[in-house]
Order: sequence, then C-alpha cells, then structure tokens
Amino acid sequence: MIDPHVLRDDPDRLRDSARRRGEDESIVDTLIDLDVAKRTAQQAYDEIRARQKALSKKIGPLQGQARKDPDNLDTQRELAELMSAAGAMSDEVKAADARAAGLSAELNQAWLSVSNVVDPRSPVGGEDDFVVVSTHGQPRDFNAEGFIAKDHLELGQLLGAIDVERAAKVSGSRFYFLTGVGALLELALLNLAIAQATKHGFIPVVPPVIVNPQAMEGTGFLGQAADNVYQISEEDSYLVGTAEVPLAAMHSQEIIDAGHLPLRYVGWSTCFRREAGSHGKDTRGIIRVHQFDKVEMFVFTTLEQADAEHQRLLAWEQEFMDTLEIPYRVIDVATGDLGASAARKFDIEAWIPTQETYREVTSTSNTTQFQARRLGIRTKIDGATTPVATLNGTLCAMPRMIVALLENHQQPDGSVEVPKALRPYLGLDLLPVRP
RNA sequence: GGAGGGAUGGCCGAGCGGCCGAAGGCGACGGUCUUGAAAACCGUUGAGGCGGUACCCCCGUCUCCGUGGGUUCAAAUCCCACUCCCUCCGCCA
Repeated sequence: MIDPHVLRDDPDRLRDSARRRGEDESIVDTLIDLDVAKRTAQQAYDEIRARQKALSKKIGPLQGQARKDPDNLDTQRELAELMSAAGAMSDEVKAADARAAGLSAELNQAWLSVSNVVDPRSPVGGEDDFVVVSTHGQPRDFNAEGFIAKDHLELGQLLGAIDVERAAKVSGSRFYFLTGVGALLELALLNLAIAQATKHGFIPVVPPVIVNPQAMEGTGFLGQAADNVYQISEEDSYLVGTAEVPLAAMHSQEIIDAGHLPLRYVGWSTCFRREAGSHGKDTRGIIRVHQFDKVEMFVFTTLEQADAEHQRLLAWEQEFMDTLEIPYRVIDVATGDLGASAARKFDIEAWIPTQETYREVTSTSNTTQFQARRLGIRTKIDGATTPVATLNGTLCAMPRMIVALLENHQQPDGSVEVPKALRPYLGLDLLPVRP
C-alpha cells in the first residue's frame, strides 16, 4: 500500500512508477475516481449520522420527563414526533453507510493491486536490464588446473550428499534429499549464518511457515506472485515462500516503540514455492526446488533510515559470501523484476563454474512503507504515528549456497574443500568422495 | 475432540442501552520542589478518516471497546455467528 496522499498531491508519481515497472498506469485514474466517490459518500454519511445522533440524544431526557409526568400530552406528542423522525432517519443512515462502506471496500481492493513506488535509482526495464554494481573474487580457471569441473549434482552424488532420484520417487520433481555430508553441510551453513547475524545484533527467530491470508496479502505475495504460493484450501491459509512473510506480519497492527528501531530479526524457515510457469527451467539439480530452508534477515526501521539499512543488509550478505570464499557479483535489479513490494532490490549472484555464469543466490529488498501500511505496523516519531519501513535480505538459501559451494570448491577427484570459516561448524576440512 | 471462562486504550482493569472514546491504577511526558536525583504534588497522555484555503497547531464531525452480522430512535453494554486466548478432561509428537 502506498500513502493515499500521493494519489491526491502527486498522482503522476504513481503513473511514472507504473510505467517504469511496465504496469498499467490507468489504475491511477480508477483510484482517483474511487477516492473522490468514496470521500463524497463518507461525508454524506457523516453528516446524516451526526443529525441522527443529535436527534437520538434528545429522546432519552424526554422519555424521562414523560415518565415523571404521564399526563402531559405535549410531551407525549413531542416524543412521538421525535421517534418517528428518528425512525425514518435510521433507514437513511443505513443506506448511506452501505454506500460509503461499499466504495471504501472497492477503493481498498484497487489499492491492493498497486505495486510499490519504485526507487528512481532502480534501472528501468525487464529481467535482463539489471546493472552490475560490483564483482568480487576470482572464478577459478579449471582448464589451467587441468580438469573439467563437475556440476553440483554430479558432485553431490559422488559425495553422497544429494539424492534427487529418490526424492522424485517420494515427492516428485524439484525435490531432493540431503544426505550425509549434504545434511551436515546445511546444518553447518545454518549455524554459521545465525552466528554471523547474532554477532551483528539480529534476534534469531524460528517462525511459523503456515500463515493466514492477511499475512500473505500484507507482504504483497497474493498479487502477481500468487501463482507461486501453495494454498491450503481447507484451512484458508498458505505455506510461506520465505520467512519474510511471518517476520513482517509478526508485528502487524502494532505501534513499535521508536527506541526499539531498528528492529532486526534473522529467521530460519522452510520455504515453499510452486515454481509455476518455470517448467523446463533449471530442471537439473537443486537450483530451483519446491521446498528449501533459508536464513533470512528482516528489519523494521524508519523511512529515513531505510536506504542506509538496505546498504547494510547488502554488506552483511556480501560478508557471508566472502566468508565462504565464493566469487560473486552484485546487481541492481531492474524495475520490471522487483516484485510488487520492493522499491529497490539488489541480488547477489554467485559464479557457477559449470554454467559459466553468475546465478542468484541471495537478494535484498527495500520495501519502504509498502508492507508496513498493509500490515498496520507503525511507530511514533515526534508524537506522530507513522508507518515504519521494512527491509529483507537473504543470508543463506541452502540449496543454492550448497550448489555454489560444491562447484567452486571442488577438487579433481570430486571431493570438495571446505572454506575455513565453515570448518568449525562442519568438523571437516574436506568433503570426501564416497568409496 | 469434550466442558467451562475470557477478549476494553502502551500495560492492568471498571463499565447501569442514551450523560462513554470510555472510571481507576500503572507507565510515559511536562511542571513544582531539589545542588542533582528519588519521593511527593499538579497537569498532559489512544488510533484513523473527512472538512474548516495549505505540513504542524487549533476547531468541527464521523469511525474504532477481538471480527462479522442483527435488534433498537440510540449498542462497549442486548442477540447470533466466527476467531483467538485461558482452565480442566481426553488423545498425541
């Protein structure tokens, strides 16, 4: 949700944002019409309701009088007149109320379909129009080392770490078993990530992964992204695609003490994604799966601080990549690829040797006040209550991080060297090939 | 799954159908006192919409007492449904 005042004061900002996103800007005119109609109806209701209340207020005392002096016909008549006038007004009030409520619901519905106003710095365009911000680390030259890199699935099988065939038997395509060192690797990554986050003051959280429609709607995942959401129809609830959802909704309808901001959480949760519309993409291995675990940072802060916090989240993501000694680049995601709630988004893409390209492993978004408005999360600044800003950033999405780790640190025989920082958490310097 | 109890402002907690956006307390904020602080005393203190020509202030008005319906001239208060929480019993990670 966007500040409704923008609609009245500067509707061109909304049109401009929609255009940059490649979305239909005619929604702005619909909103303006609905906004005017709703306010008019609301004023009509307020006015008639005020008259009704004034009238009703007179009835009580008059009834008292009538009881004390039952023979006074003037009082009786006056009372009867008031009652019938108020009775007639009652229907009018109900009608006016229904009109205003209907328009208000319609307006809200329209607002929900509007994506966040993009940051003017976000590059305009589609998925491929990102801007490379920086590149870090040096991809290995496997030719120079004298061997051909194996892909993560082959490595995973050699190590006894990844089993997709049996997962297909049990669950279908895009599922996997992590076994042996694969399972240990996930746990080690989890602990390393949580250790880094808590070191920086994040509060660790294990959130629920089944949420109600308000949480899903509030975080902006029931719009264009709805296709990718698993719905539990019997329960009218959803499986989350990221811990961002429960972490954001955790403080919905609350006023957070300004002294507690920035409020930083690091959540660990399973994530569920239908991956509808991605048939044929990344079908090999565990790059694109229906279920995975992820360590996610989530921050509540002020709008003024949001941009600086976004940079910090990116820096923490980079710190994690650096720790794991994986080459990567940072991209500024283009407007058409932001999703409904983000104003600006940076992705970290890890170098994947066998694909000879960079692939997304983490992502951080500044959703400004978009989610906070929908979820009713506010704070008090100088006596005024105002929506907070929310931001999120991936610290470690397990399957993709494991892919990057295996491929980048592999040895000629298929064993994998463990980055130093991970060794204490794993208890191994090398993932050995299974005999 | 069965039985009972509850949901009110930042928190606790009262509330007869009209005088209730709501007593009282706590907390917070401002002030008096004090070298400073504490204590004591005085005062202020919910959110949101719309309008009064503009952000804040101020004024008016409407909405909000778990959610949604209903009864009534009038609902925090009466009725119905739902959700959540608590206690007890049963079942079970």
